[in-house]
Formats: sequence, structure tokens, C-alpha cells
Amino acid sequence: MPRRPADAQQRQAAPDLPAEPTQAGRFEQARRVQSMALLEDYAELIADLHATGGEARPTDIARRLGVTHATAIKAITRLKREGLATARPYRGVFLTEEGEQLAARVKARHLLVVEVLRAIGVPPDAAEQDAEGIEHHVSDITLQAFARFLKGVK
Amino acid sequence: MPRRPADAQQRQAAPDLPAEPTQAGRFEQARRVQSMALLEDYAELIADLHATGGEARPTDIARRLGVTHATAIKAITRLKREGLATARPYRGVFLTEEGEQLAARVKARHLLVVEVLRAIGVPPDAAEQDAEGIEHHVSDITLQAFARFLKGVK
DNA sequence: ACGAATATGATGCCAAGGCTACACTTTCTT
DNA sequence: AAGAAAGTGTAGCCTTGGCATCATATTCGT
Ligand SMILES: [Mn+2]
Ligand SMILES: [Mn+2]
Ligand SMILES: [Mn+2]
Ligand SMILES: [Mn+2]
Repeated sequence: MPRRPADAQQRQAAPDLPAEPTQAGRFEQARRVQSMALLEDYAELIADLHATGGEARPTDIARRLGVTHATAIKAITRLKREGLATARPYRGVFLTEEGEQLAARVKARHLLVVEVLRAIGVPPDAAEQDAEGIEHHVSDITLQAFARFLKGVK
Repeated sequence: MPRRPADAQQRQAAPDLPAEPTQAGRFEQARRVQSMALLEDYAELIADLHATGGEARPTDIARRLGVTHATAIKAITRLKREGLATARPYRGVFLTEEGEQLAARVKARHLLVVEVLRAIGVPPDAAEQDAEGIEHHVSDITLQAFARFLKGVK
């Protein structure tokens, strides 16, 4: 029989995706979210480069992200694999329709997160810095609450 | 000469740690922060297990985190390597003084983040869920702003 | 006391995301 | 029209953090 007596808590954890309110479920969801973070930042950045300069070259992307171009190219490979981007060799990276939609959502979320931090009293630099990581963990529900909060403050 | 004309922006990026207000600097800092996230969650959890049950066994830790025990043991190895924990084979994991301090800071930050989300109007479940990822990206400066904000609301 | 059940630890595998180094392509300048 | 400079792509290496599997250690029930 078992090895430790008073706590045989053997939950089964169905093949869920939604979130599950247990502690393990929260950590699992946090890991899922984290695995999207890099894709989100790339999509947002590529859209931004297209919106401003017109092109999204691996070297531009790499410089803006603070990584080497080799690293950027590998990430771009993943973006392509996930159906978020295409690339013409030596001619830059382009977002698919799905990639564009992701970028738009991510950009709006990023801005909203910064706004909320500022509204709470976080100094501008810290707000910009922390938002870069925080944004990825803000769920739709939370985002809606943020929007309501800002309406009230404004 | 170069290949693209109007944007030869070749900053050097000294061996900084502080943060650097450039976009690349923000991404770099976000990556540094992320590399601490797992250690923080383990430290917080081990402290919690000690506070309640008395022991922090690899299997307990694994179950609470939603990973296999093999994964937990590997992470514990890293905690030991970083001087945050010790372990007596088959007898559980223990935080060092430094580990205890980290755990205490992380726990306080976690609670404060949840409180702020709640105060903003985020539903309890979403607040708990999102805080698990957000917490790691909340800097000291931001945390202070959170504390001030809560004082004002209360 | 002993066997079964469970926990623990070690290994090996994998993908993600960093890096450096090197080869190749494109573009710019002369 | 070259040649130089910069960008691009590929390959190989590393660490982190997942997993499954297997062997070993501990504990519990009888
Ligand atoms: Mn980001
Ligand atoms: Mn962003
Ligand atoms: Mn956490
Ligand atoms: Mn936490």
C-alpha cells in the first residue's frame, strides 16, 4: 500500500484544456500560455515592422528583439510551421491572415496592459518593461475587466 | 557598404544588467525574468508544503505543479545548484536561507498581484489563474505602485 | 517479518530557444 | 563590372524543462 497516510488526493485530471481551478491546473495553463508568448511577440513585431518600414527582415526582427539573426530565423521557422507566417527567401517575412489577427489582438492587449499599469500608478518605464512579460498572461476575462476599469478611471 | 539604406542603427548594448529602455532591452529583461519563474514557483511551493504538511517530497511537489516526479526532481537539482535548496535522499527537500527569503518575497508578491487584480474587477478564478504567470514579471517598482494603489482603494 | 504498494532517483528522449561559425546571396560603391 | 559590405541561411552546440521507463528504496498491511 501507499507510503504516506493522511492525504491520498488522487485526482485524475481529464484531458482538459479550459483551465481547471486546481493548483496544478493553474500551473499547466500558465505553461500553455508561456509557450505562446514568443509567437505573440514575433507576430506583434512583424506587423509593426510592416506597418512602419514596410519590410520585416530577419535582421530587423533580431535587432528589435535583442537576439541573433540565427535565433530569429529559427523562430520564424516555427511561425511558419504554426501557420502564422510565410517567408520568401532573402525577401522578408509575411504574416498570414491568422498571423495578422494574432498580431492585432496582441497589440491591443499590450497597449491595454500598459494603460492599466499606468492608471494604477506604475512609472512609465516600469510599465513598459513589465508589460512585455505580463501581457502574455492576461486572459480575455481579465482583459475585459481591465477595459472596464479604464472606463471608470477615465 | 550596407545593404539597406535609411536605417543603419548600430547600437552596441554594453554588458548591462539594469534593464535598458530600448525595445531590445525590454525583451532581454523579460527573458531574464522568465528564467527565474520556475525557481520562484518551486520555492514558493516548497515553503508552502513545509508550512502546512511539514514535508516537501518530490511527488507532492510534482502533483501540485502538474508535472511528473521526474520533472520535479530535475528542477530540484537546479534549485540545489543555485543554492536555493538542499535535499536528503528519500527524505524530502529543504530551502536554504536564501531559498526561504525568495519564497517569502514570491509569496507576498503573489498575494499582492491577486489582490490588485481583484481590486480592478477581475473575477476570482481568472485572478488566481492569471496571477500565476503575471507575478513573475512584476518588478519591485511596480509592486510598490500596486501596494500604494491598494491602500488607496481600501 | 515479509510482500505489495508506493515513492524516489537515474537515464534517455524530445522540443524550444538561445548561441557561434561558416557559406552563400544580395546590394551598394566605385 | 567588380569587389566590398551587409544580410541570409544552415549547421552544430548548449541549457531548460517537459516526458516515459526502469531500477531501487521505503513504508504499510497483514
Ligand atoms: Mn511580450
Ligand atoms: Mn508586446
Ligand atoms: Mn507563478
Ligand atoms: Mn505563485
